[in-house]
Amino acid sequence: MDYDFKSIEKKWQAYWASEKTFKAVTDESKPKFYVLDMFPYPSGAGLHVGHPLGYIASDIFSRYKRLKGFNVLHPMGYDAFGLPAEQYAIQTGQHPEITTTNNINRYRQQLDRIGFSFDWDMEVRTCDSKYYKWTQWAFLKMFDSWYDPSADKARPISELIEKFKTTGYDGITPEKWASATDKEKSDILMNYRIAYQGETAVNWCPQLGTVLANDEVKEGLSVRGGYPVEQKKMTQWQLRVSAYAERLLKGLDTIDWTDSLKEMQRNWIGKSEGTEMVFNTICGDRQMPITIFTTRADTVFGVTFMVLAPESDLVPQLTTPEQKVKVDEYLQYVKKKTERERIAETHTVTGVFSGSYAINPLTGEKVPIWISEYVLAGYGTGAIMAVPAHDSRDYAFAKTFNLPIVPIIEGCDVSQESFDAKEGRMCNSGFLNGLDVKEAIEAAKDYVEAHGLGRRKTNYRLRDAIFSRQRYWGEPFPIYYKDGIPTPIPMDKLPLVLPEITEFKPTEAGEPPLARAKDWTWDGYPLEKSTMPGFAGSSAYYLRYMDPHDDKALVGERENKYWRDVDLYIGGTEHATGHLIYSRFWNKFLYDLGYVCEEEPFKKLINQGMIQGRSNFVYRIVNTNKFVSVGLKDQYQTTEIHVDINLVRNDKLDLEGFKAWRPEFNDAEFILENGEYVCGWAVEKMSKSMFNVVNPDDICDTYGADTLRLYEMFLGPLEQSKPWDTKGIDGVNRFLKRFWRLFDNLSEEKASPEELKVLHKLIGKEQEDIEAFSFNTTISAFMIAVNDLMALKCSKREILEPMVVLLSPFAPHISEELWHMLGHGGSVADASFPEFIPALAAEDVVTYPVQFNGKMRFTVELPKSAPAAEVEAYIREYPQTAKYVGDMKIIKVIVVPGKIVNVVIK
RNA sequence: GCCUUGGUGGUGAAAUGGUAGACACGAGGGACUUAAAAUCCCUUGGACCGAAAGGUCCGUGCGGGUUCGAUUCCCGCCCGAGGCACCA
Repeated sequence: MDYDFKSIEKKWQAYWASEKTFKAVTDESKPKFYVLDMFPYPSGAGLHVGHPLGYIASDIFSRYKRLKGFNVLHPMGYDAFGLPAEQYAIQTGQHPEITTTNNINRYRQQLDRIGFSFDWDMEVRTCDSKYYKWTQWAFLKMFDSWYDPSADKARPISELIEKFKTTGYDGITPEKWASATDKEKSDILMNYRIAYQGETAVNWCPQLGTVLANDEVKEGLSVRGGYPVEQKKMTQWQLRVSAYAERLLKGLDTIDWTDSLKEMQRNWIGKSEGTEMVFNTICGDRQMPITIFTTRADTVFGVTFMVLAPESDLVPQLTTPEQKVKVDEYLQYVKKKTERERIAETHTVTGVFSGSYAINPLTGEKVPIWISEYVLAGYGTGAIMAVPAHDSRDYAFAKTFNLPIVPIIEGCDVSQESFDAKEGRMCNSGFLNGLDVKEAIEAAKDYVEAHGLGRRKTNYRLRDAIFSRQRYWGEPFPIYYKDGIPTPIPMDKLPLVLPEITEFKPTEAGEPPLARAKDWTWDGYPLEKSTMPGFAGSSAYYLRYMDPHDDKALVGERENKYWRDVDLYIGGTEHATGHLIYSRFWNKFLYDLGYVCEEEPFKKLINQGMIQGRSNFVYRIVNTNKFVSVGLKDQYQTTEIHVDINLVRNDKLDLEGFKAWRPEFNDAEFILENGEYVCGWAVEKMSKSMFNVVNPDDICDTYGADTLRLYEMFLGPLEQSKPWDTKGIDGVNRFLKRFWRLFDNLSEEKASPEELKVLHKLIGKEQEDIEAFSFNTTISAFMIAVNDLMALKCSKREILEPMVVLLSPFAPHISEELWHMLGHGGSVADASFPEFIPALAAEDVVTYPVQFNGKMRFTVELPKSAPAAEVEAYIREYPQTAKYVGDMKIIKVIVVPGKIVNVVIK
């Protein structure tokens, strides 16, 4: 009987759906296991073959854990708010909700065909008001909380107000608080709220008409759309992520993520321990201190000038009247530049002298204060001390403007370039002379603190997340403005539903699209017109999956106590500094307030690699309609043309199909190699324009879902990026057919030890490999086992039955069918993982303890046929071995049948 | 520039410091077949010796080191991928 995957897959997918085979129920009697995929944004293009890679891996693991007796939560949903749907709406007038729903339906169809074991009853959609009610709820909780540095956690803002009223706090005395107006009180509290409104330099994208977060901008261009982004000061909602910088950093040590990903987050958080130091200044006849931040307090004797960021508040105060014209000119020049230009011109040095001087607090020396764009306003204090001898940026600046360069580490030649020394001996440095750099840093810090010149200070690069977007298709803020004071709407009135509008552009006045909504007010007061960014909805979705239908809480206490955190999270590395930081922050916040019971949301995280496209080319001879096979193309002058990969199989072109592809190729002629047209190829991004998109539906049509699943895993290690290449797909398909055929002559005979060994070797290997996420080698092991069984002509139930269970995580459809054929009712998902008997799996060797010299004891592994005497003889025969015998503890002799090949010493 | 990765046949790739290249693709040869498809069997890192059985040498980016033994560990280079980048 043939392996008819089409009817098999249809049958079992319908069965799983109707029986709710993969339903996850909170059940304290069983151990839990939570497997999560990063939910997709449902784009109009549908799924390509790269998307399911991670889903297949997580599905295998889920099914495996289920067989191991775990209660598995494996949900799926959609990150459905977002820019593409809105942009499409602006162009076509089609409401984003309609396109989003259509796209979701298409995604669902495609996902279903692959045979995932998702519990669809747990589905969430971020654009569903029942879902975003809880996004808004979390926002209000953040609005209603402050970060208490003494407790190092978030607390209700009411506690802070109480402090203001009674004891006073942070410079706000009870008197001051009592006399403040409502507006002033609101302004004071904004400085403490976790979700707050504040003016800040933002990434403004004029083309998109919205602000963007730092992780949504790359090289001065928006990640979505690639439009230029400029810096602009605006009042925006923000999340005080920076308050959590240290905990976000420390938490990394407690979770099982890849080193590279942790490193990315560490860099993004950017902790740097240094010193804040005060320099006095002389500006005309006024004096004013400026504070700088440095990690190299030891280099203070090498300071020859100071630099301010152009945006620094100190600039106007320190500019002397004589320099004012020049400084203003420079500020204008800097302001005009876009972020992109600033980045592109990284190596051109610009700046202007302020006219003022600073006094080096250690030497009393007078050094000029300059203004330059190479100093950033947003980091440290926006002012630096420049040590040109030992910092390449300061060096370039000093060279350009002819400022002195004083080396303070012995033996540096600074005539050509700076010497960014991290070690060496100090010189020209007063009391630091003779010290090593590392000692000097500490000594300088101590000195500065002891003499009241500054203090130790830790800076983080991580900035607060800008949380408003001037867009329509997102969560509305549950905030209205009562007499200009931002006021939350009552919790029990959530959700605040996104209003209907018909045009999705910003208004002519430049207001966000929500300004077009009719009656966008609350109690007669205007509601906030911005919406929340994409990461709002994705920051707590893993919690909602635990209890998605609860309308009393984001997640019920019982459900949260049971499911706790995500045991395995699989997704792309592109979210390293976005979603994965925000989620951790969001979760820590909820943890502080006691709403969730784990501080870190994702225990283990695996980054699946990307699947790139493999494009094919044909070569047209210039000025003809003749195409030459790749091996012969160098004999002609040719143009390379992308050809639709659906017309190519194993790099051989389907000539008739090609002629029919496009009218201009109708009368194409070909120069063949060995009777075939061989195409060239290249690895490129999978995209429509390169005709290299592979739709999983097509693979399911030709080979079946199980082949697709096996093949994507067989392609190579999960974490690695790799091109999609259908070349090898026949191999796994053949394997499934072979496995199927073993059942043709199913026998009830008792299995031989040899046959049992094949099985148990496989069980051992499967277990080990799946736990290590090495799915490609698992499949290899399966192929070997099946080949072995074929060689043994074994079709015994005793062997095949457990093998069906073993295969079921990888190829669930065929497994279910065979399970059924073996006479079982129900689903193989209810079976349990076969028990492993190590004795049966062991290699065909015996271990002999061998006495040697009457003292030492060696373990020797040999085939049953090899006598121990042979080993002893070997050891005596080889002096190099004998020589080491004296200090060895164990010797392991590895033996190939009949022949000793190596001696292992430990 | 900094950080993180990776570099093994024609291709995708395997190898707790212990027979490098498992498994699969492709290629070549063969069986079955009127033929094709499907299926099955053999060969397949390179160079050499041998009529054959079989054997020898070289081989995991390059150069060193540790080790009885290195794809694996250490040091220094080269190349690729990803991230960060005037962060003081």
